[in-house]
Amino acid sequence: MSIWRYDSQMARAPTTSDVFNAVGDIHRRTILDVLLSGEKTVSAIARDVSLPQPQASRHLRVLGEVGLVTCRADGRRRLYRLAPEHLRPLHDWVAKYEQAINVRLDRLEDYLEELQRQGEDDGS
Amino acid sequence: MSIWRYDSQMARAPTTSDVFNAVGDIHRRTILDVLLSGEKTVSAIARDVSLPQPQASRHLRVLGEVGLVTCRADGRRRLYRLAPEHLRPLHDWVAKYEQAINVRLDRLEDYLEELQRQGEDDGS
DNA sequence: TTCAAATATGTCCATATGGAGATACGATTC
DNA sequence: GAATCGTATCTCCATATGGACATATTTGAA
Repeated sequence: MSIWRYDSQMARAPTTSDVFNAVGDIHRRTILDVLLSGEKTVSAIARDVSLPQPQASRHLRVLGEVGLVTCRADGRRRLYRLAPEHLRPLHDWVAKYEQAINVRLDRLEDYLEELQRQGEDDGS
Repeated sequence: MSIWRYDSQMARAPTTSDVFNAVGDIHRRTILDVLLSGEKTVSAIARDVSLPQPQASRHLRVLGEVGLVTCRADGRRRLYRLAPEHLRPLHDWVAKYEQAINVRLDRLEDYLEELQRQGEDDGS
């Protein structure tokens, strides 16, 4: 599966192990959302997501470790940029359920149609 | 945002708070995958994902709390079924990045085309 | 009624987590 | 070189987590 050891006593997979864990945190998701509008400075990000700078940095590190952001140095600033391609595992996983969702919606439509038909048939 | 209290000392949002956290665990994802083929018994699920029954039950409870599965009693068995509609928040969130992904891919194509053109121009 | 099957729940434990805040570090400006 | 800005890192802490396993609970069967 991946590199890190899986001791049977390990409480859970480290956050940095995959994209799923990385986006499990609301703040990290918000950071990604903020980066949708383009490259941003750590302090800008911290401000935008209302987080103290050290925490923003830490979350950015986690995001970087799973490849969701890249970092570029500009003088003493670091510019972080979205790397959305790495959301693909998440995208692909969810995609498997698209059909299931649609089937379900189809069934709902069938059900509603049937209800309507019944209503027409016996006028109760 | 939601109901549960957010004490500043709270380590993180409870797993049961949203779908993102719920699917952060590999076993829960596997359980959902297994349920893609239809309604299943707890013991069947436990067997399919190679998990002791109590753990399977606990993960199923988490999945149930965020609405991703529903449960139906049949004698002493419980039949769990996928409720994929509740993946929608996840789906929608990822969808926001589709465009970003595509833009990025477009740029890559542009870049590759440009490389090719340059290669044709100066035959180095 | 007693037993067994299917499932849920509770406890214990090692560990990962995120928040807070102090501080180290590298680059810039004076 | 010294002060300063922008970031990263480190420590401390409360808490959530998942694994393991014992046990309670519910229900069907003998």
